[in-house]
Amino acid sequence: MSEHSQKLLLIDGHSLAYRAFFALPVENFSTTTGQSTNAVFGFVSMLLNVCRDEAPTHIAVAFDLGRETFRLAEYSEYKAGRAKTPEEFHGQVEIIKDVLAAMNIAVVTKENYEADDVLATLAQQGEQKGIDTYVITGDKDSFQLARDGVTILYPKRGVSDLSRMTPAAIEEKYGVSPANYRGLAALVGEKADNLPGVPGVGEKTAAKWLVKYGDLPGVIDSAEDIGGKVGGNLREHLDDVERNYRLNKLIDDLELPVGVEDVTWTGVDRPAVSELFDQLEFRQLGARLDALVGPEETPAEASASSLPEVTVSDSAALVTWLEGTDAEALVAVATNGTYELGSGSVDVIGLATEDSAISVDLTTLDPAAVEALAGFLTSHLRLAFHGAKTQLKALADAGYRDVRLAIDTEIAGYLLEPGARSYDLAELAGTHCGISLTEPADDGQLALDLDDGNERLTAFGQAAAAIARLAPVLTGEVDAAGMAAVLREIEVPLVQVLADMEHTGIAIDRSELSALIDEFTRQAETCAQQAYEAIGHEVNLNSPKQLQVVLFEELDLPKTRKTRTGYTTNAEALADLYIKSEHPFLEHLLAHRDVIKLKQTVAGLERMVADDGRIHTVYQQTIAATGRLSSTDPNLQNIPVRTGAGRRIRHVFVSEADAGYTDLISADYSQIEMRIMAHLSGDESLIAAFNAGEDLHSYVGSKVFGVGVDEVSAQMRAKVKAMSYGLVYGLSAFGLSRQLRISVEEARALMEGYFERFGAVKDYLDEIVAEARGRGYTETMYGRRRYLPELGSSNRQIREMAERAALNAPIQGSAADIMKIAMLNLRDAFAASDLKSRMLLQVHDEIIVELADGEREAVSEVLRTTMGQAAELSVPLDVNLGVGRSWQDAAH
DNA sequence: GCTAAAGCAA
DNA sequence: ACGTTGCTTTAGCA
Repeated sequence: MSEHSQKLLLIDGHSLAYRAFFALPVENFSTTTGQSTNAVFGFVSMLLNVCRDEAPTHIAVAFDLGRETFRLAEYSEYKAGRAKTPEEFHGQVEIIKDVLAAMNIAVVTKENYEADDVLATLAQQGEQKGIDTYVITGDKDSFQLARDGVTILYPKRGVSDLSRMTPAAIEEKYGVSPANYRGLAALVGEKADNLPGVPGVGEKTAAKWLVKYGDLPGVIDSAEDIGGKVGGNLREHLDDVERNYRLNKLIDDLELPVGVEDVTWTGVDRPAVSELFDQLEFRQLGARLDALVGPEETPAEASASSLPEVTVSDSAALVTWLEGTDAEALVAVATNGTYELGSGSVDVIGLATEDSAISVDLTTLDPAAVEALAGFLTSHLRLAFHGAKTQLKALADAGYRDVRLAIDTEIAGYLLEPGARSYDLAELAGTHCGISLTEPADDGQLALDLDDGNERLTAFGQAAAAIARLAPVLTGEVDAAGMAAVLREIEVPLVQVLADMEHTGIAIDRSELSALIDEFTRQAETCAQQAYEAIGHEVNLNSPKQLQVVLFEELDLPKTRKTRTGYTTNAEALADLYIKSEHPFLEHLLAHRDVIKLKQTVAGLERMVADDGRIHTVYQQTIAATGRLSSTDPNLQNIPVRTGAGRRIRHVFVSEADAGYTDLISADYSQIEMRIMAHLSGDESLIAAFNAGEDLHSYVGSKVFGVGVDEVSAQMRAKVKAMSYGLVYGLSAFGLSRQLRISVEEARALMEGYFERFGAVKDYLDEIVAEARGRGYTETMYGRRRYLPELGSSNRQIREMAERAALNAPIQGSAADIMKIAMLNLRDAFAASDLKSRMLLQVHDEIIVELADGEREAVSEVLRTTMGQAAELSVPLDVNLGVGRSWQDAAH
C-alpha cells in the first residue's frame, strides 16, 4: 500500500466516552447483570461509523493517565469544580479498552499527560510521514492541530454527528487560523477547564484582535492600545491570558511507547469482539461490524455439531466405557428418574466426557455392570450433574450411594445470575456454549412411544454431553466473578447435606395431625355459619370478589385501600373496618380467615406425609436471589409460630422414639442479621450493644431514648426493635409509622435518633446501595453476588425497590452463607464424633436436629460451638438451644 | 394453566 | 409509593 493512501485515525477515548455517556440515556443501556453500557455503545457506534466512512489504515485511541498532569502542577485550579463523574460511568472506560483490545486497536497513554497531548504528538508524526490524519476529540483545544492533512472531527451533538474541522472550516467559524485558535481560546477562557478568560471578550472580539495584531503575543504587546471597557479588562487579566496560553498548548513531541507505524489497524479479533458484544448485550453492533469487516464463521454451530454422538450401551459397553475413561477427566452424568414423597428410582443414565457420550438403560444391566457403575460413581473425583440433588436421592434409592459430586451446572448458573427464573440445561448450554439441545423429558414425562425408546435413551447421553461442555465454561465464569469458594466450598458440598436431610424427613404424629384437621375444620364451619347469619345469606368467604359485594354494596361499609381489581379485604383492612363499624360479620369473617388458614396448613401437611410417616420437604437451592434456601412440598419454613393455635401445628412434628430418637433439638442464631450488620458496618455502638450482654433491644433503646437500660419501657423496646429489624429491609419513616401505629413525625424522629447513635450503620447502608449502583451488583461476606440492574431504572418505584433489595441482599445473603457453612461443619462434626443424631430441617436461622438416645449433651455442645464458630465476626454469634419431643416443645 | 389476593415464616 | 426473601391456597379467568 502506498503511503499517500494511508489514513491515521486518532481518538480521545475518555472525551468521546464521556460525551457518549451524556448523549445516550443510561437507563436504556444496561445489561441483565446491571452494567451500564451507554458510553460503551455510543463510543463503539461512533468508532464503527468513522471506520466505515474514513476507512483508516492506522488507529490509535489515547486516554488520560495520571492525576498529576503537568497542567495541574502549573495551575492547581486546573479542571477544578467539575461535577463528579456519575456512578454509572465508572467501569465503562475499562470496557471500552477491552473492546478496543478485541478490535486490535492501539491504546496509547503517557503518564501525567492528557490524551490530547498524545494525539498531538501522533498527529505531528503522521503529518511528517505524509499520512492523512483525523483527530476525533471533544476538546476544542485540538483545533490548533488542524492543517493540511490534519482534520479535526469534532462532535456536534452527541457522538454520532461529527463536524469536519479543516483549517478552512476553523477559519470560517472562528475567524482565525488554526495556529491562532490557541490565542482565541486563551482570551475567551475555557470554563470546563476552570480557565477564566477576559471578561466581556467572546470569540468575535478575540478574533478581531488576533487578526489586527497578528497573534496573541501581538495582542498582549498592544494591550495598551486597546480602548474601552474590554481593553481595560484585558490589561487587568493579562496574567490569566498568558497562563491560559501556556496551558492550552498541546505537547506534540512526547516520548511515546509507540509511534504511528505501530498503530496499523490489522482488523478485528472477531470471536473476541462477539463474546464482548454478547456480554454487553449489543445486538445491532455485531451486524454493523459484520458490514465493516465481514461476518464471522459461527463457532456456535461448530461446537454444537461437534457434540459427541451418543452411543446406546449395554452392560459390556458400559464397563468398557468406564474403564476407558481417564480418572482425571470431567465426567458428566444425567439420569432419568423420579423422587417423590421420600423415595425414588432411576431407569436411564447418560454419561459423557467432552468428546464421548453414552446412554444406558439401567434396568437391563447385569450385576457386574451395576457394581462397576456404582464403583465409578463413588470414586470418580470429577462428576458433573445438572440439578444433582434429586438425582443423587434417586440414585441412592436405586442402590448407587455416596455418589461424589464435583460440580453442579444448575448451581453454577444460579450463582452467575441468582435472579433468573430457571436454569434450564438447554438454555444455559445455548447461551454459554452455543449448543442447541432438545431437553430430555425428565420428571416422569414419559409419555413417549415405547418404539421411541432409543431416542428417550440418547437424550440423557446428549444432556450429559452438554453438561460436560458447559461445566468448565460456567465454573470459569464463576471463578472470574470471585465466587469459586461459594460454589466449591459452600453450594456444591451442601447438595449432599440437603439430600440427606430431605431423604430423612421429619416424623409426624399422624393421629394428632388428623385430630387437628378435624378441630380446625369444625371451627371453620362454625365461624362460617356465624358469618352467614350476620348477613342473612351464604357467601364464599374465600372469594375477595364476593366479599367486596357483601362489604361495600350490601353492608355499604367504607371503602378500603384500592387494589388492582377492586378494594382490599385483607385482615388489616377488615380489622379497621370492624373498629369503625363493629359489624359482627367482620368479626366472624376474620375468625374464619384465621382458622381456615390453619386448616389449610394442616391439610396440606397431611397430604405430604410419606408412607414412612415422615414429611420429606424439598429444599430449593437455586431460587432465592439472596442465597437463602427455600422449602417446598411442603414449605416447612412457614409453619405458624406466632399464635397459640398455630403453634399447636408444631406439636405434630416429633422425634421418632421407636427408632431411637428421643427428642428434637432446635438451635437458632440470635439476631444474626443485626449482628452481621454490626460487623459489616463496624458501628462501634452496635458492636458494644452486642458485647454488653444486655437484652439487645433494651440496650439500643436506652441509647436512643437516653435512659438507663432498666428504664426502657415495653413500648420503647418495641419501637426500637421494629426500627432495628426494619433497617435491614430499607424501612421508611412511613412504613415504621404504620407498623407502630404512630405518626410519621414520631417515626422520623425515632429514625433520626437511632441514626444519631448508630451513624456507621446508616453510612454502611447508604454505601451498599451506592456501591451496587456503581458496579451493578451486591456482594455477601463470601462474595456471593446479586445483580440489580433495576438500580438504574428511570421508574422511581422500580428503582427504590431495587435499592431496598440492594441493602438487604448482603445482610440476608451473608446470614444464609453462614448458616450453610454451619450446616456443612455440623455434618462433619456429627460424623467426627460418631453421633447418630441427624439434621432434619433448616429454617433460615434455625436448625432442627433429631436427637439420638443419650446424645443430648454432646449434640448441644456441637451445635453451640459449630454454629457459633461458622463465621468470625466482630460480635459473638449467639446460639439458642431447645430440646423437646416435638418441634413446639423444642422451642425456647 | 395462568394471575391476583391473601397470609404464613425468617 | 412507602418492608426484604420465600411458598401455598383459592378464586376466577382463559
